[in-house]
This record gives sequence, structure tokens and C-alpha cells, in this order.
Amino acid sequence: MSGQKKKTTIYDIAKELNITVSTVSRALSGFPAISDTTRQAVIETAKRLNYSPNKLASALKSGQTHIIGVIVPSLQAHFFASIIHSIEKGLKGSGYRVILYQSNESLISEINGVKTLLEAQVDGIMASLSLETDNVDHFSEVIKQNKPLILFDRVHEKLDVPKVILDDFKAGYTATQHLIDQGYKNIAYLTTIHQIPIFSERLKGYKAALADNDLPLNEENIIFGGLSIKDGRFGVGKLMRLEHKPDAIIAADDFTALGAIKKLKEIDQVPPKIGVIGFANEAFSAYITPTLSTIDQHPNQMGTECVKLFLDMIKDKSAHNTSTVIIEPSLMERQSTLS
Amino acid sequence: MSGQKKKTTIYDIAKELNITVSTVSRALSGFPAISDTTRQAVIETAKRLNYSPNKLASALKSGQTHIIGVIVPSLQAHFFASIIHSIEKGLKGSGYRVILYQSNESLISEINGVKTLLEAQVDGIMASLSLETDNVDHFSEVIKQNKPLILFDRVHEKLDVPKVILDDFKAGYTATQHLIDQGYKNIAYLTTIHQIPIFSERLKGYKAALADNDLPLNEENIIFGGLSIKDGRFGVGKLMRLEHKPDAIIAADDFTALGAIKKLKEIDQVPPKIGVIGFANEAFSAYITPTLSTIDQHPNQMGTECVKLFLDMIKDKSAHNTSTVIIEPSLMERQSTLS
DNA sequence: TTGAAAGCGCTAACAT
DNA sequence: ATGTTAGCGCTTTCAA
Repeated sequence: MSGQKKKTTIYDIAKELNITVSTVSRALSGFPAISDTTRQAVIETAKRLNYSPNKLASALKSGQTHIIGVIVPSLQAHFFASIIHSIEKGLKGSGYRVILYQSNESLISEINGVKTLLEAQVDGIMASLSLETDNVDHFSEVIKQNKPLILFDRVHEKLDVPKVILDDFKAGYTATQHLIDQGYKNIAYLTTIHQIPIFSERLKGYKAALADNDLPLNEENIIFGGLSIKDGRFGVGKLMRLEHKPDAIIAADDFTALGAIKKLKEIDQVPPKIGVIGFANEAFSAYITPTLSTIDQHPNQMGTECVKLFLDMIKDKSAHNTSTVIIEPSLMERQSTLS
Repeated sequence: MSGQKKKTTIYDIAKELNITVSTVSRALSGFPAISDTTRQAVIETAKRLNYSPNKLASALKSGQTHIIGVIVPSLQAHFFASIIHSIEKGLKGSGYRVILYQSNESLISEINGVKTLLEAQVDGIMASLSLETDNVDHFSEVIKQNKPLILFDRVHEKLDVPKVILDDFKAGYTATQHLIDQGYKNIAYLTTIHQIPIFSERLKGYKAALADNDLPLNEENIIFGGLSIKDGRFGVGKLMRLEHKPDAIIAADDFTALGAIKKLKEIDQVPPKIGVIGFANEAFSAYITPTLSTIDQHPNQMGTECVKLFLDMIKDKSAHNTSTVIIEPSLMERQSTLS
């Protein structure tokens, strides 16, 4: 049974044509100093023998896999799925491929991801950190191996590498100013307990906007919890028990905002009666009722910039690139804040 | 400059301990006939020298990469993101990893994907076909190489391999029967022009349910177009121009259903006035207004079954496994059909 | 323009 | 329990 034919290698092609493997290798890889006849013969024979190159062998020898490892917290968030999409699109034609790793918002899993990708000999890594990531030592090996490392969206100051981020301060400021412009005066804020920059920057923007508009900052209005539909409901529950109830709510992501809206509808405070705005412009945000105002984070632009940075770094390995690309957030005005 | 230290290999460890690489290799891979002292020394030295195995070399030698290639049409659909998630979860602890490839619903891209994955020497492939895929010759090489190939959701009859699918006939039947039970009598159907089984099976289910309930089948009611929000709006537009307007609409996926709902709202026929039901239970379906009735396709169960099949096939390569796992669809009754 | 040969890092049969 | 050695399939230097 079985008798599984061995796969065709360049040796088979060489033997078939009475030439050596080096010639075959050159012909196949577009080496210039090869006669046209030889090249044609090789290509024709390769096709005839159904040859498929073993990239493993080639990578082992050349030290380049042409694979980029990308680590994201989760594919379930449309935002990250979009970034991946634009990274792949941007890489088209460059010869580089992506291999994905989901950390599932877990630090341990992220550490494992870096290890796995490094063992797979990726040529570089792009990563967006998990919510749990407070320490980034696991990335130092990437830098030590002199492989391009690029951080996007969820970054860490301790890592001196190129980054692509949103202007999160501005995002928070814009959301807050928008609510104020709509006439809301007592604005609450639902965010995560995790100390990661994008969220604390947004919060800073919120505080700055309040101050710039001479509105008091009420610490009770800031709820530190999780980010999810459930947490949104829970947060609203907490806020509604306050003596001085807020008239608008900023949620640190759209899922939390969605939960907030659902709860508000139940207690008959349907937005924009109480205003709600989120972050990320998730897939559902334009379709719920009321439609959800939010801050678009331009994932496609982020992906494109990551690719640009990566290709630059590959081209000039020596240049210690630590540029930070900052993407401008956009306000999406929808029904949930239109008072 | 640079002076980039070369990476530690098992040779470095061997030299350090005055033993040979084979001993090191054995110690590291858990080979039994190794003295405890040696093993300890090797492990300790490996850690000290910051050794990281080169899986490429190991894979080249052993012929096994322990990587599975997974091809999906798109990560933007929550359904596929969920399947990926459960595949990764199911693989945990098995030593296998996933590398992802998005076909973006393009046949050419899918062909390329198979080629790329094969060149990367994956140990097997799991795939869900693109809408354009009417010919599956590009998978024959996978079979020829005797590598496990598993199809899920979007399958093809010409491929005699294990499959994990939804009972799509039943899904279509259930959706239709549900509408009939709710009192709808003239049910339209928005689907894709692409001839792929899941959609034609659903349509068959629809026709069967009509017949079983002695309702006439009106061919005008079946619109063949694309699947997207835009197509949903467009489909409704077409239907509303019919002499005998339908009182309910089945859309072949939730995105199309969403488009239909948006259009219906604009023309003041808000569901459930005209009933709407979709397929896939996408992330937004429970949150739009009205909430969208749909058929849940149990992506997590699908992923789990794919993993089971794969591990079975790896265990027993000789057994020609062609079992088809059929997942039962579940009706999600929501507001859009509650008359 | 082509060939010969070394070697990327690892595994595993065969020896001892 | 450990050592020796021959590759896995490919690239690339050096030589012709």
C-alpha cells in the first residue's frame, strides 16, 4: 500500500537534465548568469515533475523565512481583524507572509506566542499587547536577535521600538468635547482597571476636556472595571445609584458602550436622553438602536503603517528606527449622542 | 558595529559540557535513556546560554512542522473568527499550531494559499471554500502528499475528504417553518448567485418547507445576488417592486439580513411587520433594532470537530477517513420575526 | 555559464 | 548511556 512517492526536489530536476543542483537552484531563483535555454529547460522540467520548493530548507540555509509573526489580543474584535487584513494586503507583492498568534488578552499566552514565533524563525514581529501585559521582557529576545519588532495600538513605553498608535489623548478629548458640545454636563467614564497606555491616555483626554470647559471632575463618575457588554451594564447600574446621576457616558470600547445602552434602555433612559459614546467603531456600532457614536481608530491605516515600518526596517537593518506613527482619531457622530 | 552574536545551537551546549550533540538532542527531547545528571546539566546549560530551538531545522529533518494551515474566506466574519478560535483552543496541548490564510472569497487567492501552505510544509490543511470556488483541483496536491485535508462549512462534493458541515437543508427548512409558524405566508429569499452547497441546500430546505405547508413557491420571490448589507437593501428594493409583495424575507446571511432591515425601516415596513431572518448569528445580530432572528451555526462546535478529525487522521494515516460530521442548526428567535 | 562542495541546525540509525 | 555519522533540501562560495 501507500508507496507514497517522494516529493520532487531540485536533485530530481538536476538528474533529469544532467546538470547540477546549483544550476537548478540558480535557474529557479532568477539568478542572472544562466543561459536562457537552461532556465527554460529547468522551469519546464520543474513543472513536469510537479516540483514544489521546500521553503523550510531554503529558510534554514538562507536564514530568512519571509514570515512575519503578528500577535493580537483577539480576532473577535473587528478592529484587530481589520488590522490583520490591511497588513496582509500591504504585504502583498513583498514576498512576506503573516503568521497569526492570538494572546486572548493573556500575558502568559503572549509570552508563549513570542517564544513560538521565534522558534519558527519569523523574520520579524508585529504585536499589540494583551490587557494583562505590564511587563515586556519577553520581547527583549526579539530585539537581541536584531529582528524588526513593531508595536501597534496597545504599546508599552519600556519597548524602544517603532510604534503605530492612535492619538489616544485626542480620542478621549474629542469624545468628551463632543458630549459637552451636545449639551451634556455631567459625563461619566467607564474604563478598564488595567494600566495600559491607550486607556489612561483616553482618560487624560477626558479630564483635560472637562477642565478646558470648566466642568468639575467628579471621581465617582469614573468606573474602573472590565470591558465587555456585561461590564457596560454593570457600570451603568453603578452610575445610576449615584446621588448626582450622570447625563452622559463614555465607554472605553464599543462593547462596553453597547452594554451601557442596553441597560439604559431597560431603565427607560434611552440614549441620547443619557448620551453614550464608545471607541473603535466596531462592526455593530452603526447598526444598533440608537446607532452608537464612537471614535474610529482607522485600523486599515494602522496596518498600512505597520507594513511600511517593517519594510523600511528590513531594508536598512542598521538604522535604529524608533519612530512613532500617530494616527488621528475620527469622531463618528451617531444617534446615541445627538441630543 | 553589529557584531550580532550568533544564536546558540545544540553544538554550543554540547561543547560547553563536553558531550555530543546527539546527547543534547536526546536530553532536550525527553528521550528516556539519558542519565538524570546529563539531562539536568543540558537543560541548565541550555537555559544559561539562552538556547532556543530552531524548529525549521527540526522540521526539515523530521519531516513534521507541527503546523496546520487553515484557509478561511475572511476573518471579518465573526463566524470564521469563532471557528479559528475554537480550533486553536482545541489544539492546545497537542503541540500543533495554526497558520492562517484568508482567501478573501477569491479562488485565485485560495489556490495561492494552498500552494503557500504546502511550500511551508504544513502537516495538514483545514479549509472553508471561497464563494468563487467551483473547481477544487488545487487541493489534489494535498491529498497526493497524503496530508490530512479537512473541509468545513463551505465544502465541495468532488473532494472525498472528511467534512464538518451544518445541516444546511434543515437550517433553511427551520428558518422557513419558523416564519410560517409566525403567520407569514408569502416568503421571499435573498441568496447568492454562487453555486455552493450550503446556499443551495438552504434554498432546498426553504422550498421543502413551503411545499410541506402547502404554500405556493413563487420564483419571483427568490433573488440571486450578492451577500452584503448593500445587497440586502437592493434585494428588498427589488421585492417591493413585485406585484404581490412578500410579507417575510429570508436572507442567506446576517449581513444581507441587516441590509434588508435597514431598507425596510426606511420604507416604513419595520420588521416584524415584514419578517426577516438571517443565517450565522453574527456579532451584531442580537443588538440591532429590531433584534435579528437567525440560525446559529455553532462555529465553536465546528472548530472542535475539525480538530478531532485532524488528530484522528494524524494518529492513523492509513485509515481513509471520509466521515462527515453534521452540526445541527439552532433557531434564534428574536424580534425581527415575532409577529 | 556551470560545477563541486560545504553547511544551515537538527534527528536518528547504528555503533560502542 | 553516549558517540559517530549521514542526511533533510536548499543556497552560495569558490573554482573552472
